[in-house]
Amino acid sequence: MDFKMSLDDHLCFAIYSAHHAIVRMYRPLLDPMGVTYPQYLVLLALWEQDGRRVRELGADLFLDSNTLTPLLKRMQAVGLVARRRNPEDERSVLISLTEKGKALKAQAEGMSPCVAEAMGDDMQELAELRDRLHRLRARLDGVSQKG
Amino acid sequence: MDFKMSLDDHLCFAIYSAHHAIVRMYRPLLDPMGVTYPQYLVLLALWEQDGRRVRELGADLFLDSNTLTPLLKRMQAVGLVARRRNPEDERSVLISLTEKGKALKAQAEGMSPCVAEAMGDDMQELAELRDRLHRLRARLDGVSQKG
DNA sequence: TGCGATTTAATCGTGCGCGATTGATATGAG
DNA sequence: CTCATATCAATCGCGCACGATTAAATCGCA
Repeated sequence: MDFKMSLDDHLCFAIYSAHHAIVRMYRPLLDPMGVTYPQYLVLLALWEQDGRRVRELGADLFLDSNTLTPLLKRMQAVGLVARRRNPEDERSVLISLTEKGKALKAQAEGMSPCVAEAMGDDMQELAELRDRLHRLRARLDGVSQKG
Repeated sequence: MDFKMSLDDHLCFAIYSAHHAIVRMYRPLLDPMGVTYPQYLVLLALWEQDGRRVRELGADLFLDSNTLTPLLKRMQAVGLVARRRNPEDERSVLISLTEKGKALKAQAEGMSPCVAEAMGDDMQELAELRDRLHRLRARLDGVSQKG
């Protein structure tokens, strides 16, 4: 029955448009911090665990070095992270937060009321949505590996 | 308590990563058709209603002319759509499907088994996820949305 | 040990998204 | 009719994503 399906009927478009709505919602909150939305996600990963290799960061974020290397260089240029070769394996590069990068965490936590206000206060609903999305992503990742 | 939240705990990251997983899943299906994922969404909108102004297309897709104009020009360059000034209002541009663009619809419908295979066969679950995402997007946009 | 295979980050080109701006056309108040 | 305002597409610059490739370091195995 696909020939009768409208744009809004497609799950792929629901995800697409929700993603962009999220990015638009975060922009005015992140602009004063001087970071973009993908950079904010990198910070979330680093606040959780600092001093990781690019490869490990990429595994968490589902991104490759072709995306992360330029992004991390921009974050380095504004003093949020440091990049140095791993002395124990010169192939890899270790990414660590600067003091400025660490300090942004407190400021980012100040966004929470705004984010909650925008997304709604039904935590049960939001957590369920999150879990359903993670399950879908996991399924899609599993399929694409098999080809 | 946000200071203990990991990347995976964030709904925004669940949407972000699911979005990219969807794009990656569609890529090998769309490549043979010669269209990108955003171009496929434009085609979905045009298959539903042809001969629209850029502004109207953008309203459906939540995109502005700064994104759509170059994208539509690329689609025109490969013969998928036609672009012409609206004779009744020279400010606007009408976008219409070419025969080639219309013909792709049948080919796109052939993707359905692959998409269903990738996303799973629980249509109830997928429809519910879609609706939850539309509700979230509508809330984030601050706009009342149809059901 | 030697040397090909593997791992890792970086580089390059293309196509989105989008804030900001521009220019052309239409509209509306006076 | 005039001129300010509004609307619409187009343009520009920047930052992602990512396929493809490159270069360097490490590993594995005969």
